[in-house]
Amino acid sequence: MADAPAPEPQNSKPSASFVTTSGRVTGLDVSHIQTWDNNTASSTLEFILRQPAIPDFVVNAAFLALPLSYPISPRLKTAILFRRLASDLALRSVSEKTLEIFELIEELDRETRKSRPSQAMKSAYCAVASSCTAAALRQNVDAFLDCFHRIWVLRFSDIEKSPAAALISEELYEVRNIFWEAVKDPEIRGLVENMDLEETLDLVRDYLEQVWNMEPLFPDIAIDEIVEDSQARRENTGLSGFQLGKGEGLAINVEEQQFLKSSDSYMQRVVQDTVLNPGNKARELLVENPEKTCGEQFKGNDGLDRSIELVSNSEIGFGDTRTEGKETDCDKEKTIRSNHQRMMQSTLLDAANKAIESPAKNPEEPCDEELRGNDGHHRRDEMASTSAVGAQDTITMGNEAGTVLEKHPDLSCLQKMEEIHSTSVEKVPDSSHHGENYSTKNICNADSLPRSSLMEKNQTAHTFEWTDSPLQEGRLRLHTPERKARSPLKLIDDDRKLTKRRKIRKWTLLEEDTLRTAVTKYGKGSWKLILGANLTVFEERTEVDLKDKWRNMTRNN
DNA sequence: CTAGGGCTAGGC
DNA sequence: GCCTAGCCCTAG
Repeated sequence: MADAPAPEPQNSKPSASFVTTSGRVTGLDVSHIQTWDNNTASSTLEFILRQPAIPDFVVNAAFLALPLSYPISPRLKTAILFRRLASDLALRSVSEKTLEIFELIEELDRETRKSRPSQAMKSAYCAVASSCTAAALRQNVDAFLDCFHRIWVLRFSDIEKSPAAALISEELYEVRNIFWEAVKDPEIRGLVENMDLEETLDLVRDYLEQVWNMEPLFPDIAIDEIVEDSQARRENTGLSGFQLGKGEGLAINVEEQQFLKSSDSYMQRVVQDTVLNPGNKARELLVENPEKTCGEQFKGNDGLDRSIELVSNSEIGFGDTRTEGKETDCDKEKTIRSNHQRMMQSTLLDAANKAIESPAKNPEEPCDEELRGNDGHHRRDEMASTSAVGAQDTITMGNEAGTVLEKHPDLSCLQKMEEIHSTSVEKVPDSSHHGENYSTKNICNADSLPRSSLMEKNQTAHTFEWTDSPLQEGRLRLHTPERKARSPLKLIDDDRKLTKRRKIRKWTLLEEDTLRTAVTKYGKGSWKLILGANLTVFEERTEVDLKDKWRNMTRNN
């Protein structure tokens, strides 16, 4: 372990030094910093966010240093997304989520500009897609083919038919053709394997900076203003500390508690869940209300900070950290400041220590649990035994995919890709010529409906699924998906399970009587109406069941 | 959504 | 093996 050169934030303020292990950044040491002000924290955090290969927990630790009422600008939100994106690329952890994150950025961009994608954005998008594919190629041929199929065949055709079609540039077409050549010719793979990652990151940075017009990543707000803000909040809500029943100066205590309670579990909720987990209500708040500050977003109708609820609901208790409330406001402000500094230093250093204790788990290594099905059978065996069959429907499974490609030139996916390839490079292929979504029936003869949204999961696009990582004890982590092996045959099997025949259930006398009465009332053929009018009686019956039953009843008569 | 043919489990 | 009720599939 050795101290790396101190980072150089843009404003050149004193900051921290990285702790490195074997050339990799594993933590951040802030112990040598004598005084912390908000600008120091901001510049350090911005610097961290700009690093492509910083472990997630270091970023989390940096967030710990900020009071929860600290304003989060749209640019910061984008930077958080960008950091995750860059992390995926730099750590060569290509996933579906990587591009989904970029789409979140795209949404933020549209929200702001309400116009067509900028050239910078198109370039960045193309670069990200290219880097993802190149990263997969460096991994192995299977991953490359899988990645190519998902990004350049499925996603590409989806984008073409989506409102985001303007995102597709000539450059994107050209790059796709290059990768397609690499699919066909192993020799070309070497040429695209080592695409310049830094250039990609630069393009993404350029795009982000253009979008936000170099709006400061962090509003220049001093800690004094935050304290004043908390006092103003107390006055505005009309709730004095006494009225809250906790003694004078509670608002300050609450503010302090918020900060002091900023621990692993809490930050996982606020940062990880709110920003990075799609579908989370809090994340929606962040995306839908870009102008609101973090504090506002967690504030309930009663004016109280909702983050308190989150803290009180968290699994880890922090009651001992609360001060007794006998100090003056002035003392408390000092306490906050000192706690702020102490927390900043201890948490960041702690993160560094934890990094050394627990090296990052290889995200590409599927664990045995994940490979085991519910029936206890080892899915790895199943994959091996079904790989040959699976190769007919997907280019991702089987042994050496290149060999498979050469031996099975009639693979439907590749045939379709040839068709796509044969279309004009300049002209976006017209989806109406194909009648169906490329990504579904036309590509792989799979039965699934076209996706209405790019964010929606494509059922046919995966032979590996990404799941949330289990939280590791004593360690901060941002959302990092893990691979879960899925054999193509298993997917088919799942479909069969979904359509498994229902267990036969005899009709009761009540059901028969109700049906008779209903047919008299609504007429034969109004099965939907009859079912809707007697949902309690016909529980678990379908309109078809009613029709069939009536057929039987009348057949006997 | 409905109608009608086909399939299947279960009883005899 | 046959019959039937219940369930499934799919054309229109």
